[in-house]
Amino acid sequence: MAASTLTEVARLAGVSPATASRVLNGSARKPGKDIAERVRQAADSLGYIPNAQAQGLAKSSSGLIGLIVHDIADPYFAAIARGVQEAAREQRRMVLLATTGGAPGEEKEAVAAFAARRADSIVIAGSRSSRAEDGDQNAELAAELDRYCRNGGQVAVVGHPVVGAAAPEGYHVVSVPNQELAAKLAVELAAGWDGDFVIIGGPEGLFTSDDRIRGFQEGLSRAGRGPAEVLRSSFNRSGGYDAGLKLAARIKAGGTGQSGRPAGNGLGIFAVNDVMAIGAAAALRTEGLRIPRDARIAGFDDIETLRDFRPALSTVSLPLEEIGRLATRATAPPTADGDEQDYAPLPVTGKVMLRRSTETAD
Amino acid sequence: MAASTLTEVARLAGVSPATASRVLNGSARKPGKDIAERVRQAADSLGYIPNAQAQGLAKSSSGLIGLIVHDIADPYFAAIARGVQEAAREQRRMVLLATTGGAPGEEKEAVAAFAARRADSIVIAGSRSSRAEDGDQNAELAAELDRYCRNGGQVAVVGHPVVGAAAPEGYHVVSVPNQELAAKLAVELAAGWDGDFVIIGGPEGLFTSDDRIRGFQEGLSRAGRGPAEVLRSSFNRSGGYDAGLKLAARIKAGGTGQSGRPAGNGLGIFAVNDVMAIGAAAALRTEGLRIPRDARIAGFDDIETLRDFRPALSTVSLPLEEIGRLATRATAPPTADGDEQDYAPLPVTGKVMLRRSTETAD
DNA sequence: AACAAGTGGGAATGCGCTTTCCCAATCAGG
DNA sequence: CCTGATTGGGAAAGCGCATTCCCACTTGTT
Repeated sequence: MAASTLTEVARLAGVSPATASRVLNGSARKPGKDIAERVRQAADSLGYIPNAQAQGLAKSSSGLIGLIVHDIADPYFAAIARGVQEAAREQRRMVLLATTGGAPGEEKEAVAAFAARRADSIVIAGSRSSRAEDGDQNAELAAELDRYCRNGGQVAVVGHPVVGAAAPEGYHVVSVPNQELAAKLAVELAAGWDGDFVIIGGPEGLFTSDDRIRGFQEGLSRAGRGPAEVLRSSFNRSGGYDAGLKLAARIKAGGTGQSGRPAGNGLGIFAVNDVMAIGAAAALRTEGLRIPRDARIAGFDDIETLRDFRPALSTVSLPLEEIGRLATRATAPPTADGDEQDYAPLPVTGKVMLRRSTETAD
Repeated sequence: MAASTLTEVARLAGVSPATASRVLNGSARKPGKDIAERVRQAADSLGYIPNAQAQGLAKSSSGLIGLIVHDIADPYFAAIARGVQEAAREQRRMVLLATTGGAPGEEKEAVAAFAARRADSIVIAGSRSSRAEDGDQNAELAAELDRYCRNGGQVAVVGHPVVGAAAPEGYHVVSVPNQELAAKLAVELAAGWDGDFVIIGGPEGLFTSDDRIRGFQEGLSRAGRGPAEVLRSSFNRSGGYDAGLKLAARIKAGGTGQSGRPAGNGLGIFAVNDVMAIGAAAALRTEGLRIPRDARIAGFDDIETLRDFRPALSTVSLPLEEIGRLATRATAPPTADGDEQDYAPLPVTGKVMLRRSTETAD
């Protein structure tokens, strides 16, 4: 028994498929009350479920929205995904998920796959990279997105625009003030701690990471401090852990900081995201160091699952879920009532959260 | 410029659409080398992307796999989702995401939506509930799934079968030995602690929760202990927190001295999942109690993000990602080479992890 | 009472693709 | 050199639905 079709329903109700279509799937023309009723009965006596593929083919639009993330198990992306999902539901659309590990090549393929499925819009949540080695693939990604938009697709990118993407109609950016917020964090941290700072960053070229590093340095300078040393490492917990081990060794050596000043009273560590910060903290702890006594540490994102971590992690709170919602809404088809989609970047704000992990002991 | 079609490609290459289709989209019949080359060139000079909807319609199969979870931002589901995503990629399929908050009504709708999109298979990750008030909707869910399977769909359920679902062909269950593992945990905990146990459970009727509670009680009895009291609360962090507050009060009431050290020697707490356990721990801490000194606490799932929590949480490690993969693979179309899909439940094993949070002080 | 405008339903077309089915050309064997 | 078996390409029929016409019929107007 194959799923029943509109035609079968129509036949059962004794009407034409056209009429059945009109009553079952919102059309401008509303058939007469009695007929409508008959069709509806026939439909659910048959357990009719419209074939979305056929519908999509017929009206060329699928009710699908594609979401691209690096890793759905990363709480950062998971939070954004929740927002996207929520907004999608509001718009009665479904979300198609693609994970790419951050490789632009994979992202390009994901875009193509979404295009193939005629997704109405695409939300790209992962941070883009500007590394030279990714240049070609980035270009391909941009080209693919471009084509997608030209064919009427809507795209929203979280954070940075895709490198080299022209900005055709339908291309939206939800920009996150990573740099500003990192600067603010630096300023506030510098106010409470006069030792050296070290930054644990992601691989060079990752926009999110680079912005946060740049912002932090800027904040330091604003506070009259010299630039902090930057340790590069992978953009996840184990990256943070590795960097943490190195720093632990340094702290225990009690040597001199990069500035040449004694680093006897520990270090101020800024990890470009919470997950890395937690990794670093774990490493320090493993090495017998205590936070914030031996090292103050701050992260970025304010991941919910990590809020119960002790000592409570200083960080920058970002409305991740809201960001997902905003991105999704930005791609919504123009609402009927004389709307005004603003194609300008949408405003997102964050908040510096100073907590236990950066308190000065005394 | 609308996306280009197969017909356009065919025309450019000077062949029939049939031939173009055969070379571009894997068909049994392979056209001649030279012609194939011409078609392929035409295709990518036009930037041709096959319309998956049309393909789906024509061969009635969509390359889609539907995933149903309660909340994608919950690390438990996120981990499973990662496994599903991974397996889907292996099979060159895409995943459609639906979140339901655990309501059977929503789940039924999600199944219908997947069916409408002609998803080849559905993976249901959320725990089902058997509460009376959900009875009707559960029945509807079961009916919907039944119909879906009868129409050739494959479904895999993680944990428990859907209540009332017959087991038609195409219905798979990845069973998780929640009860056994909880029993084992209880036995091991009881070996190291001779005080009272309390269980923080989810709402009554939630299978996962109930199984774990039952198992834990069973383990206690196996260890010669009486059954533990069960505190019901919501199946998330805040549920754990609330329960934690109550228990904190109780522990403190049990105490006399100003030392803060409760008389008696505290409580052994088992929360039915890690997230709840963390919530409970946070509550205890808020109330000035210390773990494991004033209360030993254990969770379930071994959520990765929570592994850096201190004191390290005793728990039961579950191969969440693997579970997602297994479920997805169970729904894979029979492989060509004389396969033998076993429709029997797949084996999943877990492991009791005793860590700091349940260590006895001395 | 006669005609224009409006209503409500059906026939037919097409969305983009896959897949029989059919036919011409090639091939092997005698 | 002829015949039956193959091969390789094209024509055409859907897949399930939305939608544009078109037509029969009911209303509303001088």
